[in-house]
Amino acid sequence: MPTRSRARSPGSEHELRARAEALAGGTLGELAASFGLLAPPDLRRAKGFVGELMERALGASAGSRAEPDFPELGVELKTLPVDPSGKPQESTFVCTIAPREIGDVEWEASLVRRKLARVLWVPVEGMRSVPVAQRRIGTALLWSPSPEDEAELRFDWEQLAGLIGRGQEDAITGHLGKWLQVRPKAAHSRSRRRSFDPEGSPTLSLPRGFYLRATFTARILQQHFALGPRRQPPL
DNA sequence: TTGTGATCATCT
DNA sequence: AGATGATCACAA
Repeated sequence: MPTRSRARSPGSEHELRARAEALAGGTLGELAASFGLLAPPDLRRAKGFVGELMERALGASAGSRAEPDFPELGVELKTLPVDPSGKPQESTFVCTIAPREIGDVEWEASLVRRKLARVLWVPVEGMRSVPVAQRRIGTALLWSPSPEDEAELRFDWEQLAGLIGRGQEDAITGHLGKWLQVRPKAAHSRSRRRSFDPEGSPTLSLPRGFYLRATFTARILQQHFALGPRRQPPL
């Protein structure tokens, strides 16, 4: 089995959903083996393993393009590491920030809004105590933000994009934003990219990206999988 | 080098 | 414990 094999891209949301459903209940080890891959013992040196494996399995386009994972469908794929109760353990990266452009864009045209317009969330067991190969894949959810979700995300985005657009990026910390936050997104803390200072002069700053807080994705899963007072974990 | 996929590991 | 800031691997 060639290690570069990959599922063909799905022709419809229905097909994408069916494929995701077929993966639910299986383990990452089984899925990796079906592509001739070996799951790493842990993710310390393979942080993108789960996401990239899922891309192969569902037929997402490869590579690092600034497009949705399924361009024809306009769907973004996100794996979600969850604890035994089905709660996301990590924030979700949305997109990198172009400090010199963000001030010229309205929410409606923002990359954050476009990326989150349609998302296939795939919960996967994320406990470090479980070897990667034994972690189970959960029930996926094809999601779009509700009007309320979008209004809240827009509020956060406008505050953060406003600061960046006014050259105050370095005043931003991960504390800002109820659901959406800005955090470093770089190879290391010495990374720098072109930006503007508060006077509008060119300067260099740490590359940052937008992230969804785990509380936001937790709410999404809860809203869609909660059938009663006892939640049914999507695993 | 930048953007994709994210999780790690330290600090509060 | 939970979240923030830091970091890892790979492709183009």
